[in-house]
Amino acid sequence: MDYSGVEFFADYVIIKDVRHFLPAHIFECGQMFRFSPMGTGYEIFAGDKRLFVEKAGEDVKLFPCTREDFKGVWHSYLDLGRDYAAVCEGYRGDEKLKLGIEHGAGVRILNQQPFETLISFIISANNNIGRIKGIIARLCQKHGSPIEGGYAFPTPQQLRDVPADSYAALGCGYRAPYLEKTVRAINGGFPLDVLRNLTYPDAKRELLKLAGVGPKVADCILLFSLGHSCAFPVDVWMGRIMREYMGEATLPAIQRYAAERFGENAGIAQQYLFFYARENKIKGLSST
DNA sequence: TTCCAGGGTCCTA
DNA sequence: TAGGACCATGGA
Repeated sequence: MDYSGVEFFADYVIIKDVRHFLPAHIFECGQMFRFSPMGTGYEIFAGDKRLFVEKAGEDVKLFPCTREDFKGVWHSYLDLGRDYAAVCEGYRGDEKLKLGIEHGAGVRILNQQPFETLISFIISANNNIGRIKGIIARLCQKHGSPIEGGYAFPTPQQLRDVPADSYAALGCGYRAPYLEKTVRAINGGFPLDVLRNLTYPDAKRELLKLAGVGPKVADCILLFSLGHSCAFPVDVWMGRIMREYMGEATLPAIQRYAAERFGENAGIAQQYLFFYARENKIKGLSST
């Protein structure tokens, strides 16, 4: 692993001259929901970890963060091993992507914990980011372990006996029974982490067996936590922008088109296009 | 009051 | 297999 440009201190880390790294775009783009603007940076929670992330000039400061935390957790979580300049270079010539890269400069695809991502995106269905954040915060407070400054995301074991009514009381609405069923499946041995090693189609096929997981949620889980950077989640915003490329089209047609046009890093292209769509408030021909 | 949100499930044709 | 109704909730 290349840690050149990284300076380690007792309880913080400085990454020198980081390109393609803007905390606001990384944390507020709808790929994770446990973040708060804090001073000149962001406070984030991931699993049972808490981190402050600050951009100072071209440098990034992470704290509290030991050398072991950085190498064991945050380097991967923040996708610091990927050359985003090279990825963007591959998309030269696409006008919408070019604008998306301008609007969404500095966004990165996080490598989150699969269980947290699974539960979070079941909650995200037909929901808005503000409400999703609130529901997840209440879920952590009620069922997660207290940690410095907040609460850890609940483990599958901590949610083992939580009934649907309890999720509903947190504001999950009709998604509550999906959460109960899916937590039961995970505790029953569903091999969530193994999906990282399957092909994208096989991993997606397995995820679709879980309650509350449809094509879009499955792609979010695959992209944001299982290393399948070809996954191309199509939500209402992406549906709108892809219809600008293709005209009216079905979901399978959109995904085939995206795979051919954007290739193995279609998920990263998707994130830039998501920025483009939201920044330009693109209105859809239809929203499904 | 109505629309909308990083949709999924279930029923019907 | 495709299409559409229905599903909680709260902010705009």
